[in-house]
Amino acid sequence: MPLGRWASVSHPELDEVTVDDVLHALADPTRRAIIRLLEAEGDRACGTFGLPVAASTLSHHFRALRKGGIIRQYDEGRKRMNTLRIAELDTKFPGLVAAVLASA
Amino acid sequence: MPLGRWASVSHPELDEVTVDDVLHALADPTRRAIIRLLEAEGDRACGTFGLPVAASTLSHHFRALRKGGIIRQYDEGRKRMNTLRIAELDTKFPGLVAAVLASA
DNA sequence: GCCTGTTTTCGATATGTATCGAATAGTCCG
DNA sequence: CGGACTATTCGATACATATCGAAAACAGGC
Repeated sequence: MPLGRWASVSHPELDEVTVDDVLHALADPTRRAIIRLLEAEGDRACGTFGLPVAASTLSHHFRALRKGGIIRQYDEGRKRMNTLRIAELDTKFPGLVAAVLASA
Repeated sequence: MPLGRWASVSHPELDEVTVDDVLHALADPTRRAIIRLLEAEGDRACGTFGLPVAASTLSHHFRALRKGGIIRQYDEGRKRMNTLRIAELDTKFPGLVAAVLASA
């Protein structure tokens, strides 16, 4: 029944991403930290962020970021990698993510 | 004891407005509708927005918008007027509000 | 096939907030 | 002052979410 926990995660099409989804994704400090790390140092596995939250909590944050069209995930061996989707998002919400990240 | 309910409302200094406050304020459709109306038609009294929510609910939204540094309120007779504070906010978070409003 | 490492799901808790109706309080006018 | 108008606060409800630890699922190596 619990069909594939790891079953390649679903990512929304840009059309399906609402401004509420994006704002919600950006409105959390932990999630912004994730974005900043990805931006500064490139793709990273979920377990390598060194943030002060439990792994299960991080997983929820990744879900929110996926829903907001901000990250995309792909599997590599037993690790799940995260990559930014901002360039793509920017065609729909120009400057939004940049404006938020600029606000240290 | 309940010292002045109407006692001129408090507005945060720009220094005290966090990016979380701003994003939170922007992350609600009703609040964005308020902002758009103010932007399109200028200052307005609280009771003149014609939005489908109770007056008490609107009051909470105004509080969130004040906290996010997005509006300022001033009293005129028995009405409380709302005015945008975006130009000011923009010096601290350049382009943020504009980017959100551009996302219809 | 079994163990190890990685991530997600589940169950539970605590907190935040959007919403309403009713009550309260300020302002103006007669 | 009393009444009408305007807006906020209070109390209650419903729902969302951030958080954790434990359990479950997948990939790789022995």
